[in-house]
Amino acid sequence: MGIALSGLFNPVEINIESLSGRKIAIDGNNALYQFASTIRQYDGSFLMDSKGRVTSHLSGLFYRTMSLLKHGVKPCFVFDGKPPSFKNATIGERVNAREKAREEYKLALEEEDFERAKSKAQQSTRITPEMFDESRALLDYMGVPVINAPSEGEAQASHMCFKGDVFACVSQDYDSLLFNSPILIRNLNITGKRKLPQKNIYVNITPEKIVLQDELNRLGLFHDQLIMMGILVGTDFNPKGIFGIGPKKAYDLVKQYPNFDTLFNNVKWTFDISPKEIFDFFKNPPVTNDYNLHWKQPNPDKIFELLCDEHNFSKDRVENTLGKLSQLRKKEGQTGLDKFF
DNA sequence: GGCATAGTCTCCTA
DNA sequence: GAGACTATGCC
Repeated sequence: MGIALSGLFNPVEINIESLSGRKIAIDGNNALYQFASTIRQYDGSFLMDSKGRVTSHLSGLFYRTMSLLKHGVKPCFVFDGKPPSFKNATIGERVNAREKAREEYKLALEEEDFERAKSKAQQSTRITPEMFDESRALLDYMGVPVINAPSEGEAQASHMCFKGDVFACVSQDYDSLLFNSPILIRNLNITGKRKLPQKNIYVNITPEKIVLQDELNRLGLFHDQLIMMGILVGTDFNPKGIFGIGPKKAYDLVKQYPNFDTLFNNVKWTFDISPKEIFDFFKNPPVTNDYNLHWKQPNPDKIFELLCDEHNFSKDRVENTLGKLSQLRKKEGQTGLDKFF
């Protein structure tokens, strides 16, 4: 998933408070995948309702989104539409990798190796259409805009950020920088502490911001060269990239051959799709201007219905979370400045 | 005691 | 992943 350019950028640490009042576009597929793979029990099994339906993603989505709202952040969620046909190979590979992980998960469970079981279960995570639908519904009940992208969600979010309709794109992947998003925010979590697997070490994960133009200036690159680098190291459309080329070699190559044709005449291209086709997709992906960024008050009745009645969430906990937000908004309303809406 | 912070447990089922 | 909860340390 995504583009292996992690070492290339110099992220700037930020805190949630600095995002207060800002509109941000969250990569919905990325967020749901994170929640569904992370929120598990000790042996790797999901949280589930009385009918055995997965609820992990709803828990993560509800509590994090509510927390963002409490911090005055205005999130919208962008979901993937129909992937381009040339992504099929990648999608097929992912299906296979998940299947393999699922078999290894079962085996680890039989051997009662719960640590391994959990890790394999997380690798086998799949988001079903029902999980997507319920997530969209929950967001709608929370008064948060949902945007369904015509194609790649990151392309749509980047388009919205480029237009200035949102302050930043939020994702763990770097794709939006190739789609020309001016700002990418990673690690947008609320609680910082994270336990490293297998070890008794806690690390502090803080949100970070990558400003595209600052990075291009620092690296002395044009945006086209960044896309070329991405294609060299591998994108969702040519997974794993060219053998033997990582970020370092890719950087040297685009510096040596800033011209697209010259560059790709000098590397060993083994994919069915041409590099130009990938390049053109990042430059000009299908996006839409048909979206509404309008935030509403949460609808507690619908939220209780979905989370508590339908999926057995604790009513006390959900009520408490909703109550804290409405108290906060009441207080802000009393100051005479209702800046949220 | 009160308060803050660090680390642990639970969330989700009949 | 997030919030509730418990343990610990400091005044």
